[in-house]
Amino acid sequence: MTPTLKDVAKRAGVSRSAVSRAFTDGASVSPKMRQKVEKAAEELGYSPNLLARSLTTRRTKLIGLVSNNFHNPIFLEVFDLFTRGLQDCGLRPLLVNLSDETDPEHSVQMLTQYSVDGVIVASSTLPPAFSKAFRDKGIPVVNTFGRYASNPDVHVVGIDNVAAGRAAAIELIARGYKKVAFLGGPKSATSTQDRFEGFRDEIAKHAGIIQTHSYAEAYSFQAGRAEMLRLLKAGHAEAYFCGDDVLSIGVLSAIKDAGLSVPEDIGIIGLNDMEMSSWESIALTTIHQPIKQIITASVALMEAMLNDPARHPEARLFPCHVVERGTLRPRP
Amino acid sequence: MTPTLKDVAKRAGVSRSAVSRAFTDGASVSPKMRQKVEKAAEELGYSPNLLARSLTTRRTKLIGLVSNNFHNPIFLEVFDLFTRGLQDCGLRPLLVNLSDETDPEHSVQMLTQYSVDGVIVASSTLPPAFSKAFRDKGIPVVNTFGRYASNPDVHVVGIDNVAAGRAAAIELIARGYKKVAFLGGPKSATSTQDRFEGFRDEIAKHAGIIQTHSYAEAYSFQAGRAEMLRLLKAGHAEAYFCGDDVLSIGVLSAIKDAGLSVPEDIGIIGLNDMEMSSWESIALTTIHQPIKQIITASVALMEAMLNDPARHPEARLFPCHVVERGTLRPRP
DNA sequence: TATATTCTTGCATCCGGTTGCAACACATGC
DNA sequence: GCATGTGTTGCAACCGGATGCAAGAATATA
Repeated sequence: MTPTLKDVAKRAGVSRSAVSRAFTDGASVSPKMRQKVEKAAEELGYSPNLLARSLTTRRTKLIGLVSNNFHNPIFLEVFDLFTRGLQDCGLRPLLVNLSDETDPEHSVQMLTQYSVDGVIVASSTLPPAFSKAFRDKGIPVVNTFGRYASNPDVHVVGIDNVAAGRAAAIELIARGYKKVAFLGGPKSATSTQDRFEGFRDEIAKHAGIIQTHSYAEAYSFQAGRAEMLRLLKAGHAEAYFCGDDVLSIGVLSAIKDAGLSVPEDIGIIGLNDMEMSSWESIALTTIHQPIKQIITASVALMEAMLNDPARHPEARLFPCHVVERGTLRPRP
Repeated sequence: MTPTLKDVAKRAGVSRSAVSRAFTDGASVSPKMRQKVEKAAEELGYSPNLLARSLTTRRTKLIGLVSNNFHNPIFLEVFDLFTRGLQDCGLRPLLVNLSDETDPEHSVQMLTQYSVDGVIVASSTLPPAFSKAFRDKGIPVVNTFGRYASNPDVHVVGIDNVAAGRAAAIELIARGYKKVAFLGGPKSATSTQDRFEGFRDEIAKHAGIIQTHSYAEAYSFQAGRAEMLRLLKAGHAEAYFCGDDVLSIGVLSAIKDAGLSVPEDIGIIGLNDMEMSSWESIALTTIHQPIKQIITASVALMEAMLNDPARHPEARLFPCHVVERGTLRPRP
């Protein structure tokens, strides 16, 4: 059995409170007492039970890390950065996979039962209601990859998806494409909607350019591939702005299968700049999303909220830029 | 403030124990009482605090999910399957990223402080000492992707890496390669050592075949690419058994860069069969590792251990098979 | 209807900690 | 030497909930 406070107190010949204080920084303990307690604790291999402690301190240091995106390789990087970032602050991620969950209530209840100090919703496809549900229960929330709002319900960290859509449009126009298309991720995702909005509006500003759009069912290779195969039969555009890199890679695969080549027959620009997009066999031209900064900011924001839960929600957006590789034709 | 047992008791006009029993299945409660309590709980939005409960039940339903592999895309699938599998059993994964951790003690202490019911070590590169450290503290452990032993210290679930190495050797020989090589993952990983052992021994059985070997620094694209670039300068073999798929993809990239082609100039066989290996632009011939079965078994084993902590550790291995795509030349 | 059983219920205590409060020890100032 | 102030310490109560025990209620048995 793991030793408890009581065991240490007995061994050191002091009261339980003394032991508790020795392990609480900022508490009033004499150096002599601290030493006595630490010796006994050391001998017994004692360390305080954080869950019991949380009962009175009301702090578990547990953070719900909620996502529904386990098929997009960029999320491995996201999980890596989040776990390290949280660990460095002494916080612990309780991972929640919401892949087939449609009702926020269940997750809210579950995370409430574990008394998490806060929740990070890392997803651009979950409806905003998910994040809001946590906040409504009084749990600090950061929605990473969420939608921008000037006065958001919860903290949002990510990129300006509308601006990213515009940037893609500008890039395609600069290459002289006259027949362009948006091939988005899930239609219901706010990221898809915003990227489309920026793209559509920017294209519309330029006369003589035809634009169309359609959606893949998920941000995944297979979904991108399936949608592109459909488009290739139905009649395709000269260049596509794809909702995301993994989608783009699926699209590239479909194009290659159809015997066409990129960028000669069709141009592709993605979004994310995940590690694999730079692999030579892929060499995707894409819009870089500064994942690392986004996650660092998310963790910092979460930490700030733990100290000041009443903090006013804000949206923090990071700039993106185009990374040129080999899937768009050169500028004329 | 979230409502507590006491609040519900007061509202329902019953004792605290009655409320507690109403939420404990198997407890002695009359239907009338249960209904009364449930009504009050419903009105207040009460659900029991699992951490407080764990104090007396000694069950948190928390499982430490420990890994150090956040750069291999197959681990996204691993996390997906683990989180879903655990969730389905009412268990919760506490994710621990051990990427730069070298001392098991720190993680052991941390997970002990959170009173996890068990730990899943999902890694083939962490030394066995990590898993053993948990067991030594009395925490049930499953080492997924661990090393086979007839009498292991902890439960092990995975594949027979020695057999996988042999299978790769047999495949290369069947294709008529005369000068083959093993390009392993990190030398210290048990998976690397075992795969090499099987490969080396099998090749040695066949006269007239030259074999060499070397190691990449990690199971990652960049590490595979770097090692292959080195080999291409130093003089290369006809075919390589690479320690893993992501490594193989890095290797393919290096080969392509050098102006050589696969499988015409060099043959490659990987191991894992991750989703991406089947993408048309990659089309890697590889050895399939049944991830889904491995993880399902790992979760089942963990569940079994929670009911019987004294259960004798066993190794459960799943068979692998070669998946032919386009990176080995045809059989003669 | 009286008695023996089985169910329910509440009380009190405990799980492993924290913390307000009062008592005590000690060093200081006069 | 005494009053005073600061720093430590232990006591007891509490965090949210589980559970052994005994008393009371409901049911079965005679």
